[in-house]
Amino acid sequence: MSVERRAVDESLSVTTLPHAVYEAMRESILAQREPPGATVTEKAVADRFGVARPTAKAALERLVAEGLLRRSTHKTARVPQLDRDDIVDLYANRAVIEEAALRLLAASASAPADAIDAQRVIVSAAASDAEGADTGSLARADIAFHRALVEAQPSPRLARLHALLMGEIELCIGQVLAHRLLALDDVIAQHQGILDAVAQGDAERAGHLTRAHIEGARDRLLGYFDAQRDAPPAARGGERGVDG
Amino acid sequence: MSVERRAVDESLSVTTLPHAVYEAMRESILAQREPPGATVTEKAVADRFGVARPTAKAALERLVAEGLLRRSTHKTARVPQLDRDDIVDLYANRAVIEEAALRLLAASASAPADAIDAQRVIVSAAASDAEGADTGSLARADIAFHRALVEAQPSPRLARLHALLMGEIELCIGQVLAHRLLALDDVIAQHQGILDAVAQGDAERAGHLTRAHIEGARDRLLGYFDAQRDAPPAARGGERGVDG
DNA sequence: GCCGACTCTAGTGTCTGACAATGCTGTTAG
DNA sequence: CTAACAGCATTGTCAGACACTAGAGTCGGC
Repeated sequence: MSVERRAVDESLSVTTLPHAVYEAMRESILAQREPPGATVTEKAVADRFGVARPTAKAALERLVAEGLLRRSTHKTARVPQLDRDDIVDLYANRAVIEEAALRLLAASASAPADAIDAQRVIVSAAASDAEGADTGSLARADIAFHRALVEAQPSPRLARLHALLMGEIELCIGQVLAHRLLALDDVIAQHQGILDAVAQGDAERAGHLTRAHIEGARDRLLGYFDAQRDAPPAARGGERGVDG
Repeated sequence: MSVERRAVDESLSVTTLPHAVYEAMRESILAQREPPGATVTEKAVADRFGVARPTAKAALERLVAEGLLRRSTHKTARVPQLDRDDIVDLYANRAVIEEAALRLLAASASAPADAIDAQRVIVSAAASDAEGADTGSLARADIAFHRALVEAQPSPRLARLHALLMGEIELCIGQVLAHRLLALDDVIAQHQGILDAVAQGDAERAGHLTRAHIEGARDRLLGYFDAQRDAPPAARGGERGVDG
């Protein structure tokens, strides 16, 4: 009965149309192609992808459930504009979930291959830093690292809770444009520390390091958020408004 | 911007049809009117409530998202049969979330009125124990207590995560038929302890007591689950297979 | 000149009805 | 007794339609 349990719930069902629309819209929102505050009507989505409105509706509902869109009854969905409180809240929750996940993972005393791969990507990106490795893909690799860790941990429900948060977290990172802000060397060292703790089965340390890592990320994000508030949207042109 | 934030997301929108169907089905499942393992087709739901199939479909999708039903593409939804691992996993996650929530709540140093009310209900039920106060309503009051605490805490996202778990938790309680198993006096004392810690703003103690309380509940549930495994489903006929 | 009620449009909630594609089941042939 | 096959049940998706709600702009009254 538990043999047919699959952690992946959607990877294989690429065949379903609403899911494809959902993924495309999700990507679009996370990439800021839909600016914060923009309205997203069902009809617009339907026309854009050439699907029926119910199909678009289903996709939008999933996005709303995930927090990537907000709407109330009879009102048009909008891309949320996350404020400072949202960032704090998001990262507080993420810290709770991910700390718990890493403790569980450390109990198995083996670091997942996916996470190690993601870490490798970040490391090599840091090496060829000159070329820069577009900021977005770096942020993605970072997210992939964390996701891999959480999904390797034994509780499927915990992974689900984490996934629910990570959508908004990604959106949040995108909106603050903090990709470049990553202090790469620090991040790499912290990731490695977590991997080591996991490999050694030190749940306490893994949990602690994870929380510290997330809180650090939050603070960087907040710092950038506050700086951006002063420097009006003009700063959005130059990617390097703040140097590391 | 945060003025229009509403904790209640569905209480007022009773007007939407899929939501009504969703609630009715949810109730039906939690009350074991749909036995574990039973199939729930879209058409059956549509006919049962006299709505169109897409409406029923939307309701089922919400239930699936919440974990109260399971299905994969092109397969009929089924009421999940939670096993021992599910109980352990569910309560582990619940402990993580609720401990975090209670810590946050304690920071405000004020116990929410709803929780106090729920506690009062349980206390008065314990007083008139003879009549018994049907087991289900007692379990509901207990859930209401916890829900009230979590929803009073400032993070809306944490409340969402908690709500996501509580559906399955309720299902789980229902399936194990552990209502009567509640050691009422202990539960009341533990609840009161949590309320006191919150009122005193002692986050550490509130979190700790909450975790202990949940772990205790889990152990009671597991004990009953294991006992039930030996005593075959015959016990399901009589509601009082095991006396308090 | 300002405020309130009204209309009008856009957008969502919901339904009917239908067809295609897939999974499951019962049956039959080897 | 096993395996392939056919039929049925169920889901995925669509089109088109109507009712209802919310918001914006306009008009009349004060």
